[in-house]
Amino acid sequence: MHIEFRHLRTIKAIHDCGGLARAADQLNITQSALSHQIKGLEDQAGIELFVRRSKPMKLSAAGLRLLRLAEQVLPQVEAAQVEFSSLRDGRSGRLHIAIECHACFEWLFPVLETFRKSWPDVDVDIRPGLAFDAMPALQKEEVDLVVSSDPEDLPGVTFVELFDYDAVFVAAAQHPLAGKPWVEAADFRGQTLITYPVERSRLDVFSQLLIPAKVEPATIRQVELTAVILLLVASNRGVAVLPDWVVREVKYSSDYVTRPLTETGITRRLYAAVRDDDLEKPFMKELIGLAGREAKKLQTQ
Amino acid sequence: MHIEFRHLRTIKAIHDCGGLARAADQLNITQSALSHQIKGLEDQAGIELFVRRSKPMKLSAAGLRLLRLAEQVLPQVEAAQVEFSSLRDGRSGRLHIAIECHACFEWLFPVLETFRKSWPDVDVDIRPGLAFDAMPALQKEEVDLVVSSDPEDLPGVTFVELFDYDAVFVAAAQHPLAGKPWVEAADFRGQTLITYPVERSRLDVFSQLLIPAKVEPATIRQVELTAVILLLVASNRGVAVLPDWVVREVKYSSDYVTRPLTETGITRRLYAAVRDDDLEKPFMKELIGLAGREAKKLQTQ
DNA sequence: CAGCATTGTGAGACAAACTCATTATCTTCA
DNA sequence: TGAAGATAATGAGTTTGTCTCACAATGCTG
Repeated sequence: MHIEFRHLRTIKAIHDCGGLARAADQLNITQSALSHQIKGLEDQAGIELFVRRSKPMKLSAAGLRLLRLAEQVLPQVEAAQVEFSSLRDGRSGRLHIAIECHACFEWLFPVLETFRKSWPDVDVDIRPGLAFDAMPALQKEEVDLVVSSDPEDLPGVTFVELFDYDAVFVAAAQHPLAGKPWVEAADFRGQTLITYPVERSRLDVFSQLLIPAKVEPATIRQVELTAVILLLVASNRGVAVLPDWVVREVKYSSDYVTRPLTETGITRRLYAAVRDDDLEKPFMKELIGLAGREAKKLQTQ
Repeated sequence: MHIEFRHLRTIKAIHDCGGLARAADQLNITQSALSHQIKGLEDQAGIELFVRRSKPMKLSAAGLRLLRLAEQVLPQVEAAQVEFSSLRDGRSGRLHIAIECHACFEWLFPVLETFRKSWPDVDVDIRPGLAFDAMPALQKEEVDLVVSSDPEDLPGVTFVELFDYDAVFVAAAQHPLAGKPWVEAADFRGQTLITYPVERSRLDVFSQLLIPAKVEPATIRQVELTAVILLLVASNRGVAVLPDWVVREVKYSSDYVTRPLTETGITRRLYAAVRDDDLEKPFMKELIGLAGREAKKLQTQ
């Protein structure tokens, strides 16, 4: 029995209109077509769908079952189609974000909280990009936005500037280096450095300072959570380098001090890497705008 | 956007099999056909359903929505088809019964109680045939079985014998006629006769006895419920004529007496009128069998 | 970079569904 | 009851769309 949507619409129309001719009219089709259609269905199903003993023909038991199916299924299809149109014109969509930078949670989370209120139909997710290579994933549409501070020249991908931040040295108030107005690469010699558990090339301290200066700290301790890093630093178990938006939040505490890295400070820029075809989507624009504003709010707090 | 079941099956197959070629295989269709099919759908929908940047192609957001639709709708369709096959081979069906004879409730109800246990998928209903003409309704498939004691020769309709019954005179024990061994038409003169509220031609007392004898009772009181008729008779507010299966149930009570009508008794035969094409359906045969047995049980109680 | 696996494309075959014209059947109302 | 009007069925012929076949293009893997 080969049911098609056409059949369901036909059954429903005939039932609603009470007759072939009117139903045909409603469906913009000839009465003949409907007659053929039903006959075909009845033939291959081996059941009568209608009772023809009376003239405006009436649904039989089987016909009623088919009508029930139609009234169940057709609305579901329409609902899906509505969602498709909202996908098409960008009221809904998918926004899976990969963050290479571990500390980005801190500003991204409040951003997404705001975002999801204005765009309830957008499917939002964050995938902490610890292990995998984010840019290929972006190109393969496994994720839709990558937060990165290393723009590359990739076909089909645009890097949109989000905001600048400073990489800041953090130490316990009683730490010897707390006495210096700024901290240099050489100061890390003999220190215990606390970092996120990612490869060195993706940590600002190493890529921007220690690797160029060829300095190796005494110990490196890898810690997953930002809050724990700060806790350890406060207990003077090591020093750390974190983005400014993270340490602003805790700078009221007297347990820490923050110092610039080098006399001039190390400033970096964060980008949102987005596929070109997503760039114009309204929710994408909105998110990128929100990100810039939210981060600046955190930094000037 | 013109979705067809074919598309839903395709999406599901591609997702399940992980690839066009394997899906094509499962659907007994060429890979090319699937490719065309999807392209066609994407073109007219204006959305990409798949991400082709990687090789075994992957569902996009829109594709996932379509998959959800497929997984929602396809099982519903299959369920309907299962029901169709059970309608086709007579495991389920509709059995709406019209009873012209008012007292038939008494034996029909227990019959249906038994019946619905063996045929849970048959849609059973009783329509007390007070007002409408049952035989045309049977022909128009508004009902499927008519219980009647007046067989006619109608095209497409067969009258199956159910059982015989006697029309029995009932009166209060202290009623004068209770003294007679049997009751004749003339005895009704001057009596209050209690009947169901239907036209005379459909009441055995009239059609079989009083009309031929041209006897008119003093009063006729019409009462809907069998139990009430018996109550009134017991209180000596009138006399009645009822089928034997009704009075058997109460004959233990000393408040009533029952007497045959005429010396030889008036015996009638009940039939089930059924459309010829329903006659062979298993549940119909079963019901007719049950009816005969149940009625005899009541009569010999 | 070669070879395999996977997907896309174009032309033509074929089947299915529609339209048009007409007939058959039922309903209704005078 | 019988004719007019409404409703459904049928048959032939056209159109539409989907499939297959053969091959091109592209991505993946070692």
